Amino acid sequence: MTTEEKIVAKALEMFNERGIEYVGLRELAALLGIRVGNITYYFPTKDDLVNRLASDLAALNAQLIIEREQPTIHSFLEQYAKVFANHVQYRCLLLSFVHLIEQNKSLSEQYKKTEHQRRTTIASNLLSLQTLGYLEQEIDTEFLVSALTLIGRFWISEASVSFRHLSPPEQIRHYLALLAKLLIPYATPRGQQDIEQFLSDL
Amino acid sequence: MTTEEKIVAKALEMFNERGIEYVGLRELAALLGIRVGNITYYFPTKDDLVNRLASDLAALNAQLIIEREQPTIHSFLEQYAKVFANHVQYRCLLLSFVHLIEQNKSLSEQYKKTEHQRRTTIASNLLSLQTLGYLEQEIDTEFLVSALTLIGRFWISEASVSFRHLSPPEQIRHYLALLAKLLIPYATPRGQQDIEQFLSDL
DNA sequence: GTCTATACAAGGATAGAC
DNA sequence: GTCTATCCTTGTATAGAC
Repeated sequence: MTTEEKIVAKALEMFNERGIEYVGLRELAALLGIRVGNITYYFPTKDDLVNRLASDLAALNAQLIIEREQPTIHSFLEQYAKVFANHVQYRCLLLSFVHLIEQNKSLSEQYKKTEHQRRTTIASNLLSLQTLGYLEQEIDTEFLVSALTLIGRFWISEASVSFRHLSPPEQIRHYLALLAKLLIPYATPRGQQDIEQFLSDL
Repeated sequence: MTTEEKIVAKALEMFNERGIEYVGLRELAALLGIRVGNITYYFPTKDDLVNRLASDLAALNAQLIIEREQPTIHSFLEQYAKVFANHVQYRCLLLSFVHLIEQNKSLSEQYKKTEHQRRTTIASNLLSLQTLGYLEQEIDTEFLVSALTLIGRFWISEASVSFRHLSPPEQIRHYLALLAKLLIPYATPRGQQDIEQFLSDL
């Protein structure tokens, strides 16, 4: 493990534990047995370190967004399960999401680039689910995309204030169930069966 | 206007504009034409100042939660419209919600006290709407409370990253519409008419 | 290229003079 | 009630050792 990798790993660990804003570079260096200047050699500013974590998470999620040819509601929700697992691994980023986007120029540009693509990917998935007979024809796609986006982005924030006593897997189950139940009214009988199956697998 | 009131007013203004964590006491004092020590006379720590803003917001919202005898879906959503307007006025608190709860002992205790009551109030409102024939009988109350909570708490965070170009009233309309549409599948025909009315009033 | 030592500006907090 | 002076910590920048 190189020094750089050690820094990234320890930073992620500490940021997740106590929050990005509340872990100082001196503390991080002390835990690693190195000097602050050594961190700034690899990451000139703290933002650069955070950006590294952000691009690591983006890379993980990018692997998942490979569109399937034949999605089912079950596989659609399974995708979210994997995304949520990544979110837990990098929860510090999600918990500081708003501030990071507002204060970190590099991150906000990265966000602008991927955000549109993310929304259209969800929309096209919903369309596929319609044509494949899992979702009703007259659904309000715009509404569902907005709801899925908000829940997908802030579920972990909500969990950290309302369900701090639950383990991460339990938190994930709770919010995956929320997503699944959200879709029920718009699913065809076949789609509803799919959702029931997903819920009982949780 | 007393010095204390001036401090509170200016702090809210600046915190909303740039974020609580990014406005220093020295800058605040300079804008008020006073010295830092004068702020700490009224508010010994920055957290005390934030707590004051939080209790001001809580007081505003408490006025709204007075349960109505005969709620309609329309009046239920109107309640949310007022809450959302308060959120905009105190948006700095909502945007830092997670960190405040995790780092500020006084706030997290205040939260614990009111949170349970908030959830039961929503649940009892939904129950009233059921018995009054606005919502179907077999709804999943737990699901709706969770969804309403998450949206109600983080709509402004989502708006500040996704709809920064919209004015606050437009942002409010967008997320009120989201709430309204969320309820449609669980509403009786009479309730749906109520929702349609609300949406066209927006 | 890798790492250390040190300095600096800005943040919140505190004690005490007036 | 107001302000000055001081302390400690933070992120950042720089000079230089190996």
